[in-house]
Amino acid sequence: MKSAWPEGLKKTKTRERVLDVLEQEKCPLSALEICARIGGEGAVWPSTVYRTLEQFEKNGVVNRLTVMGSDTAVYELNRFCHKHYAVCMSCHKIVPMENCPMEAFTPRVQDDGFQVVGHNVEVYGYCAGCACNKSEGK
Amino acid sequence: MKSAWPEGLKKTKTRERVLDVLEQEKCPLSALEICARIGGEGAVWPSTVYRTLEQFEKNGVVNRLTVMGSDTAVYELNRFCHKHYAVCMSCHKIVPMENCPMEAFTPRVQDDGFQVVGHNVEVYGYCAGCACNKSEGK
DNA sequence: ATTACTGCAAAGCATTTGCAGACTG
DNA sequence: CAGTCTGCAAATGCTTTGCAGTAAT
Repeated sequence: MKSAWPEGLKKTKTRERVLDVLEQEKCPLSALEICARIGGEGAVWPSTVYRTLEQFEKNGVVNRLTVMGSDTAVYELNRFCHKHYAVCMSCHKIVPMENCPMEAFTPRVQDDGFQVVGHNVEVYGYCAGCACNKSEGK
Repeated sequence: MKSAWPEGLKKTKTRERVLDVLEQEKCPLSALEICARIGGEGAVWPSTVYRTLEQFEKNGVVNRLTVMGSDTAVYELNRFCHKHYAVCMSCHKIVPMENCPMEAFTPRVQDDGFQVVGHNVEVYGYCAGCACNKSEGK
């Protein structure tokens, strides 16, 4: 199922490829990773990918996030479903979470009048593979 | 109240100043901001601040975090109390939250065997000042 | 034909690394 | 004194910007 093409943006080969990559991936990717996945024959330049992602973000097609333990921005297709991730501190794998702690929670902010628009939750720890290696190592 | 000096680290003027700055501040600062606050007379070099913060982090004296909407790492003194922040999307102010949604919540991760070690919650929106300006603007 | 998009090069920042001299324990 | 830190310079890596040619509407 294809996402609707964002209004006002020209449909070009590069942009379609970027969107394809994100559509196939269920975990967020960095701009350079997207670049690499397209790679090969019709190489695409990082600057173009960054500009494309910037446009896509403005149009709500993708979300830009930065997860713990890395300062590289990653992008995911906006699937219009509420989602959070667990990040492996060892291999940096990003695994989707199935539930959200904010469903039944009202944040209390130390600044009267702060208008809460959204939230971002990240869980960190060790993924199955890495947790396993660690315990073997004993 | 001073934090205990981390074991194994030499006590130098620079490190004490970095710690002072963090002790006085209740919101996280970037390495360069810390640098600037020390500034003036006995200037300190960014590389040194980064190295200092790295050591402090390893020793659990500070926490390094990256909040939404900025890819610059910020550091806060580890006050050993569980804390989360609200980030203003307009002025990037960081305001502490008073409660935590994870207290009564068990994350369900789509990877059997993922060992959860900790979490990171961020709320975003508009701080009192910015929310106010926005509505005046109408 | 306009206007937006892309390749490409070069600049911008935050952050890291290397090294010799300075300082701490 | 030995080992650790620091000033400083230079390198790195992600990301942004500028510009002229190319493609989309």
